[in-house]
Amino acid sequence: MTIQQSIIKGIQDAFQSIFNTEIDTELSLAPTRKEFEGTYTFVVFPYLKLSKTSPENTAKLIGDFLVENVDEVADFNVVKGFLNLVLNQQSWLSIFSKIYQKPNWGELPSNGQKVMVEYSSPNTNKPLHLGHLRNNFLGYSVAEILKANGYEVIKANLVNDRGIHICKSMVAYQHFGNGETPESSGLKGDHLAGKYYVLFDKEYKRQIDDLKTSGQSEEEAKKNAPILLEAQDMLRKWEAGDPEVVALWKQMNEWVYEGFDETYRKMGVDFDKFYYESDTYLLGKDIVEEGLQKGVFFKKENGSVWVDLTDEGLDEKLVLRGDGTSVYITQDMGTADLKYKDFHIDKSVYVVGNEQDYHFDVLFKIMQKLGRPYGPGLYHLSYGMVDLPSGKMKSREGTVVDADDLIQEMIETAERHTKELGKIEGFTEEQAKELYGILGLGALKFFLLKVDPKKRMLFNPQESIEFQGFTGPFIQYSHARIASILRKADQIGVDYKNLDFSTIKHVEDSESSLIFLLNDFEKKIKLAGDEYSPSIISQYLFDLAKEYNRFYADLPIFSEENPNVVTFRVALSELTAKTIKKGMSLLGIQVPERM
RNA sequence: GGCCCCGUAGUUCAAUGGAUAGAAUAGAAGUUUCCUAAACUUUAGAUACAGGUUCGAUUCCUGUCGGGGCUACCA
Repeated sequence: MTIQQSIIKGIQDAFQSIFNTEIDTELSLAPTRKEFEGTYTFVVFPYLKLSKTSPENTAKLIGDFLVENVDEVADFNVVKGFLNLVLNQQSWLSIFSKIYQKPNWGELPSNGQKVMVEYSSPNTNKPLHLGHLRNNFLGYSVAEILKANGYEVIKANLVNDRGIHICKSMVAYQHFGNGETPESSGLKGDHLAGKYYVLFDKEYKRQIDDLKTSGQSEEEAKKNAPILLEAQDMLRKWEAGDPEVVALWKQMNEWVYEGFDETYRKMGVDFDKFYYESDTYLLGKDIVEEGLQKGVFFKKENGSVWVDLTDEGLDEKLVLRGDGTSVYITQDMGTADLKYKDFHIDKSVYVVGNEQDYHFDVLFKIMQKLGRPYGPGLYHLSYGMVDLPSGKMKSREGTVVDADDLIQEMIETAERHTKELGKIEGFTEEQAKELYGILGLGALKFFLLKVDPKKRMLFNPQESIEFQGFTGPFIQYSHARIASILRKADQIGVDYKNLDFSTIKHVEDSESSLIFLLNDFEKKIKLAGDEYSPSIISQYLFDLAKEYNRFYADLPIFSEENPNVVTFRVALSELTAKTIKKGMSLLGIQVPERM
């Protein structure tokens, strides 16, 4: 039984014995606010009807009972209706000994469930940008968090490798490419494809202007521009399997994949399973048939098939065109089934921007109506857009922040910063390089993961490269500090792994605060998993690092006279380092031993 | 027009319906004979507006104002 549980039981007993009533609702304890004495706070207001006395008196009676009957409670104070409970010294040590010796710290036991996390899902016509970074970091982190929560996780990437937008790059390449390759141009493959996507748009706009001067309306011009017609024609040829078009498509996609691989490697994300839309885009038609038979879908006069979701507060939604061709949601239905067929997953998480909220709402409701076993486990991890101080990012207007550029810039900033601080004494060239990578990427990832995923966020380039305050490097620094302590402890032979807790007689405030936080770690992992929110981990790690730095400034470690206290403080440091390292790994961030 | 999300210190972010709304940055003032000052300490500063529900509202409800998104037989 944890201390919280025994206190809660004590409160239930108190109501029983003092007020002669049962409490049937779930009791909960809040952490006591910093400015009051105590660790846990019980709010009595909701229970006044049971106690039939004033809030102060209720709290006092319960407090007296707890001090009397619950070993862990040493003292209490009452502020209005808030009962603040003070734990005794021994409790802190028993909490710490329990978590210090716990195997698999930060790993909850298996729950026997399988979950797929689909993320990244890029288009193969242009390189990755800042928005993709948020997606990739989120997806990777949520996958790691779910693993720590005891799920078996499959990371999936559904590559959008076909469609009119891909044909646009291809058409432009045919016109202007002159046989250029990544080798000949020195461009990364994805950047090469992106270059032609931009060229297409330029040419398209030029043609629209031409057509307008020759008398067409804007609308007509947009439809009739020859280069657009070419792209549409190319899509038809691709679908018909035209060898020349397919060869070009394969060639360009090959280049793009090489580019993406490099970027993924730099980002530190990976996948267990790739799906390609070129394989899945025809899926789902049989589900349309099934839906018609089950009466979930209905046919209109022109042959188009719809689902009526008005009873769910949504509209009627098209699932198959009149000419029998698919729409986006048709293949999404098919892909959902495919994922289940491949892995028999219990849950399926889609990491996709919030502009597709409506789409996924519809998709999930359809799969539920069709009675899919995995229906209730479908979840759209809908994240907000990343804004720049200059406003929204738009590829066509050149206001995107390129992922490769940004990563490079972060690493260079880390290098500059580290050198300025003169912190690379004793590092080899290679070690220094590794450190810059860890710091630069850590700063970037933490910046994008510290905010609640659901919320729109602002990316301020100035602030993202800050290494102070609520940042990745701050936490990394705290880890490096502890690592240094542990090196010294090993050197002088402090046997902290076999700490005898009975030798410790007193726990300082900054020690108990630290123990309190450490004890929260697995609860936070659980919460982050339930909420699909890495930001809960980020906030927690920041608090922990902050608390450790306070402890570090407050109390001496090695110059402490009592050797048992030295051992205790080193052990406390070790568990903090372990927690930071594990926690950061859930965010996909590495921590250095020295910095 | 309809539907969905969001409005918190100068700025970027927190706060299962709970106490005097927390941090970080930027501002002001300090801390290095001592384990890494990328640190620590002190200080000033905010819930868009108007109602309602509640012992208690940043949180729930209604309205107003402001920002964003979705609303294609596109993907």
